[in-house]
Amino acid sequence: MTVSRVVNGGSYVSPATEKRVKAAIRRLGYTPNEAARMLKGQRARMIGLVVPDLADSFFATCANAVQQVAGTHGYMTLIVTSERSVETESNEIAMMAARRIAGLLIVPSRVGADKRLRELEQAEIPLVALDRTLDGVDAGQVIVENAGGAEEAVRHLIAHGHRRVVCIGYDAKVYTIHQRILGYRRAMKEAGLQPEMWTNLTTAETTEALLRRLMNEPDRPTALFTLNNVTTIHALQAVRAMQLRLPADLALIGFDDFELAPLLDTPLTAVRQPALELGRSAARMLFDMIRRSREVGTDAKMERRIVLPTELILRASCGCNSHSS
Amino acid sequence: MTVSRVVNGGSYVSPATEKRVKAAIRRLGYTPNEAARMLKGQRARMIGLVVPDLADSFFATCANAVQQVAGTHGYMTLIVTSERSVETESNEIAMMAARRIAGLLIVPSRVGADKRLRELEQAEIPLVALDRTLDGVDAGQVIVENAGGAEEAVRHLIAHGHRRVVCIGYDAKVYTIHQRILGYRRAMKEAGLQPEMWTNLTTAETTEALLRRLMNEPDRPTALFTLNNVTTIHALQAVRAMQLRLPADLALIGFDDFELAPLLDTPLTAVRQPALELGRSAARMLFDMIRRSREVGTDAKMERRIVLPTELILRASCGCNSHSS
DNA sequence: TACGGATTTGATAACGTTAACTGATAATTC
DNA sequence: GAATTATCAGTTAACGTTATCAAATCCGTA
Repeated sequence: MTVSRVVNGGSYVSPATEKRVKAAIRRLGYTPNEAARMLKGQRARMIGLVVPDLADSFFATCANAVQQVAGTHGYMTLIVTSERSVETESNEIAMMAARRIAGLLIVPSRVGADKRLRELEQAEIPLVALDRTLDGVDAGQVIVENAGGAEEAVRHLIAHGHRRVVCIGYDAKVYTIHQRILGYRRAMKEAGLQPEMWTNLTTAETTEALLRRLMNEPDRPTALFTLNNVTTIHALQAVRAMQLRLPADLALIGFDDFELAPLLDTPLTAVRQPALELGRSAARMLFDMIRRSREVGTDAKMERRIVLPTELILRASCGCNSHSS
Repeated sequence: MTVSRVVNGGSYVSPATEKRVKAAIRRLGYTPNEAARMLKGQRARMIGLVVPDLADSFFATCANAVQQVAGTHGYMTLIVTSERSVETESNEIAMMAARRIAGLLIVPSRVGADKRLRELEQAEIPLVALDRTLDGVDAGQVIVENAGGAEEAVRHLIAHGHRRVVCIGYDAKVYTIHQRILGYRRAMKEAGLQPEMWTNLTTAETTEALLRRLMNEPDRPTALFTLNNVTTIHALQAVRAMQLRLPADLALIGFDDFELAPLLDTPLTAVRQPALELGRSAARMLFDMIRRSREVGTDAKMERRIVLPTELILRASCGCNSHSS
């Protein structure tokens, strides 16, 4: 139909016809059926985004950024939460595959690629791993300097004179946590100190129990490094319950900054990740890959791995600026 | 094809053929093309969700809940942020309409229904307004007791002996804000006090400027009621910058609770909204409407308006429990 | 044995779009 | 003025699924 030409623009339509068609479109309230377009064109103008949890402000910010970029390309984003479950993640990928998404951004629940992801790869759907790495498939990668950021933070604590710096968190199997632990170990080793990690803390209760135990030991820790947002909050809750004073009784640096960190009882020193930039870069990379997979010719190599820097935000909880607390 | 029968179950297929078909499906890595299904069946197995901002934990929680409910129905959720812009919202609704969503959940940017929404209504796509009301279209409604929650909070401040209770926030044109102001006025009037509202505070700077001015007046306010999350945080930042003590210099209650509220300098008293329940109820209502629009017979009236209660969470910033701060 | 019904499989068409082609004119070039 | 090219409108077919219909097979019973 000539209508298609009018809607999609481009080729030879006389101004008169164009006007008539547009009038008809308005009169009838016509909306192109995306399903039919998709059926014809093989791929939907949608991309998928899998994150562990939308309630986590870090991922929410990423999602926002991804959506904005997708919007500028006329694409919609199918956002889905894996709830940190490998099975849920797998099912959701399958549902997205059925909807013939044009590309997938994923914060993988585990390092090894899911079977469904390999199916997507075979179907030549561009893949970008966001925040975490993904092995076993050919995927783009956008991550932050986890190890470096952690190392800088722990070095800072050591520079304040702390000798027993304990590192706590959850799930060392997750790529980001693993990397941060690496950074922690590097900093400790460099200073000739004994690393000490607890990475099985799922709840506020277990976190508090651990801290109570540690703080009752004779040579008790004087500084704490928390490996992720959730653990940081659990630690803060425990610290309040135990009526400890930050940083006098215990210095604290958390990995991942958040909006309210400056407003806490003691403002929190934290390693800030560029969440917005992360989402944006990943989305851009994905659309680059999508474009390339369409145009056959252009095979100039593109950057498939981006590592963004972190920033140590000094506030009071590490021992700096304690006057302004 | 017989394949369709196997995939969708139901009618007459011999066990032998079924086995053969399933084997072939596995062997070939076949996934039903949702686009074609949709083209045939008129509506996609997707619902839409429009929220103002995913970075706001309240909406993020709602989104999470909606997605879970959708998942149990085998539907995916097209989440989109309007960024509080009426125009963006309108475009996004159009894109969703093109994708032939089965239903739409929306936190409307303004009370009057958008033209696109009326188009959806004409296309008989079920609509549910979430958190805010929507006029001019036939839509379900799930909201919280905004007026009642605000009234309870302000009454509480008055009971603490405060006489000049100032109410600040942004955008009285938004339904929720409007309702909360109503509750504030009711409580003030009941106590024979003069209401005093400032609802043009978009940034942390303007908020601080206002507070500085007010606190320099001779009969300065002793209590503050903030109308939304963002303003609450701006107020907290201002309070810190001005080195005021909560609740001694200024008592504060905020509408909308958040995870870190108990961990603030002075733990924040807040009106908690049941975000999870809100999202869940709205999604359930939508799927109810979708089901009904398919089955022609069942026309038993269903509840199209749900109002959920709020809860005043007493912490230290209102003047209660100040010892535990 | 023949007949009605239950069970199973296959064929056909249609959903709305667009790529590729067919014509038909109008405009331009030599 | 003839040949070429640019511009415009319309036709046909195909994307993958499923509703509907048609055909084939099997079973039990009169």
